[in-house]
Amino acid sequence: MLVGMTATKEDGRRARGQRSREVILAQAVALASVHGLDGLTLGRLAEAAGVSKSGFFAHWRDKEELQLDAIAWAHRQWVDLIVRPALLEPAGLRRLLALHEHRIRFYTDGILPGGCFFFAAQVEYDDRSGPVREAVARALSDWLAFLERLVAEAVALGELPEGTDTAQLAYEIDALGETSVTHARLLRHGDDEPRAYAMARRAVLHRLRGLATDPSLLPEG
Amino acid sequence: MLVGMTATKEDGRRARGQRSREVILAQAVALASVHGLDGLTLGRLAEAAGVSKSGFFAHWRDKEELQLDAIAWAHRQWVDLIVRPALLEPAGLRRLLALHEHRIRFYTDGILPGGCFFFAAQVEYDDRSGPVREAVARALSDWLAFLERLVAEAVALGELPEGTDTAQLAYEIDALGETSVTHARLLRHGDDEPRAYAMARRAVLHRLRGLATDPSLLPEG
DNA sequence: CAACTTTAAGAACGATCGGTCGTTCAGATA
DNA sequence: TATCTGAACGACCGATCGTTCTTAAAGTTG
Repeated sequence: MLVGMTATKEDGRRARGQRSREVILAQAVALASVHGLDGLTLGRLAEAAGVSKSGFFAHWRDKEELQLDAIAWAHRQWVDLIVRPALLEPAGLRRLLALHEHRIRFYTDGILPGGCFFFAAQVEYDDRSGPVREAVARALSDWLAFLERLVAEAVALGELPEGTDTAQLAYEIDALGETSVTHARLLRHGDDEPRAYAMARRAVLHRLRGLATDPSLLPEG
Repeated sequence: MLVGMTATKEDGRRARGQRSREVILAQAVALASVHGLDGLTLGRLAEAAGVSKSGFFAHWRDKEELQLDAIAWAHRQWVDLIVRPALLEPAGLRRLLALHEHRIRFYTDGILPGGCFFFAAQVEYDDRSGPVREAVARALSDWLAFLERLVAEAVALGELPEGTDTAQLAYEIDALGETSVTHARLLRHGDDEPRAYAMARRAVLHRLRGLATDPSLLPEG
């Protein structure tokens, strides 16, 4: 066999395995966004993914390994649909606002049936211990650090005043976005778009306009 | 027997029942703040409360009835430790800030081992249906309505400008307080008081000072 | 082709889930 | 005193939990 040529030779077995692995993970993240990472059940997952409960163990040693992989999968989804699109905007306030908007969009579009995977996981694991908790904590920590970096960039560009407390502003933006999921879902009135999402959008927009050295960079509220 | 006199005649049986009912409910709320209302298990609850699993059914028909009672119990606790103390402050901005401060205090004091019962319940039940979900939704709705009323009072007193969006401000205050629990618990550094609580406090204080017609009503940040 | 590995299913495991059963015992009532 | 009631228990139920074992087919490799 010629080594080094067409390294991507088809492997029917492995390809099939990879495909069902992907299906299971996507379903796991969707189910976990509803029932939580712990409330996620292998029986339900197997049924939703169309595989047997035992066939699952061909891919993961145990439930915990699946949970860790689900976190990684959800993280990639978050980066793809929220972080990366925001990076298309010019650095500074506009990018910061775009990040927040893409996040809210992620919720209103109903990408995940439970709203937000990470939010559910954070609340579920904030008072436990073990590898899953550490992974969830790292995801939150990374997200906040990223938010803070965007804030710092806006300061460096002169769009926010020198001396702005970057961690504080990052916390506020995250808090105002995070809470909207639960409020929107618990307080629906009829079929109209829940008010919580609009309030989350306005809160951050007004906050940034209030701080901006040049508010005209941002749309009017 | 003299009818109408000392109607509260002691019944040792019922008194005993009432006492263990109280013990079980307190434990249920504590456990649910950690594991969630659904993750709450009758076995764990029985062990924590020092009763048998079956003896539990002398007081509640099923788990759902207990969950509903636990919500009512947690609501009373919330009113006692957060709402009522805040009402001791003069109406307006100071009362509004006091409410927020008492809430954060509730968290930092570690009243519940899981931080916040309602927060956990909201995230857990925002995408389900049934009586428990409705009770959780009503609790959130009442809380937001109360916050909004305090804001409206501040407006009526002239401490906030006419035309203030009361629902919007109520949402922001709640969001900034709510998120602190999870962040604090997931991002602890060593033994020092988590920074999330301080940020939640400062966020609301600065927000209110920024809006106030007379900022000197509030402490400096 | 033979030998081996990977994917997947079926059956079954012990543990635990929420819940029922019959019973016991203390205390109230007649 | 005799009877009744509410609290609490231990034993046990079917269902489901996460997990293991065995088996079989499909695909890869020597």
